[in-house]
Amino acid sequence: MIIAINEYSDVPIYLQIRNQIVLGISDGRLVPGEQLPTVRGLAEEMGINSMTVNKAYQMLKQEGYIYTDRRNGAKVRERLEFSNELPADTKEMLQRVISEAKVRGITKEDFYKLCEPFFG
Amino acid sequence: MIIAINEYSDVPIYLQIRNQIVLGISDGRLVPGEQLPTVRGLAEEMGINSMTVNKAYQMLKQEGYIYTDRRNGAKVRERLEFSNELPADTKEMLQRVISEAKVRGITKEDFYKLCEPFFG
DNA sequence: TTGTTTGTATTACAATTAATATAACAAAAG
DNA sequence: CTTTTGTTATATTAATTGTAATACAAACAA
Repeated sequence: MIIAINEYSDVPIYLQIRNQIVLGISDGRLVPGEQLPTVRGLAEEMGINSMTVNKAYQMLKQEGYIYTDRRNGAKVRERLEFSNELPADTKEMLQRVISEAKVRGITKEDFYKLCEPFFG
Repeated sequence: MIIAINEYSDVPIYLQIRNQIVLGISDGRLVPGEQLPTVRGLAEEMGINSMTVNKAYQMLKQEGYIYTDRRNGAKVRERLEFSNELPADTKEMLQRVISEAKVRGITKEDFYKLCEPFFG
């Protein structure tokens, strides 16, 4: 899976990496058990420091998305065990997005249409 | 309108203020033309520095949500003139929220149910 | 064994950002 | 003139971000 970072974004690089991997898992581009690039490999490929990649992997590991093994690198977890509730901060993010939509006169129906492509 | 900030949040205070005011406008708790608290007044009320409030107001003004007058303080704009498109970064945020939902096994229908209360 | 690759930990550094503190300025109203 | 308003400016502290340079332990290969 290609991980592209936007160097002009105000989202920190390590978070961009983390978000893209979660995105990859959510849409099936990364399957359970799949091998992820090594921290050094990805860092070199992206032209960034390996500690930045490490930070992203640490976060993903802590959240339960991946596991790591000293010799085998990082892999997507076979069983993602999440409650089927959104985390509080994600819910806040959703509220914020909807408020931005409403203030622009976007109706509920139009908003759902905007969501469609992301459910694919 | 009551503006409550979460000091433990990793969202900067000035952004929390900005987001809550947009939220207030979007759900009608703040109506066009309504007088906002003064920068110094709100700062004192919240126990923060007035420059932090000023930063939030600057952002809201720049985005077209409010206007300011040296003597009259800040007010919600009468006409909010937005394109009815979501900004690119808001769309990205929506994609991220949906990816977090999908990975938790939340279906599209369940997701829409989560959205309902925010449209109220 | 020896060498290599893996994630990990540590320390240090520069740059940026967030928030505060303080002060001053300009405009409008009384 | 005084007060209140937003605004501007400067400085400081603290935290965050990304980099850099090592070093370590574990696992595998030769």
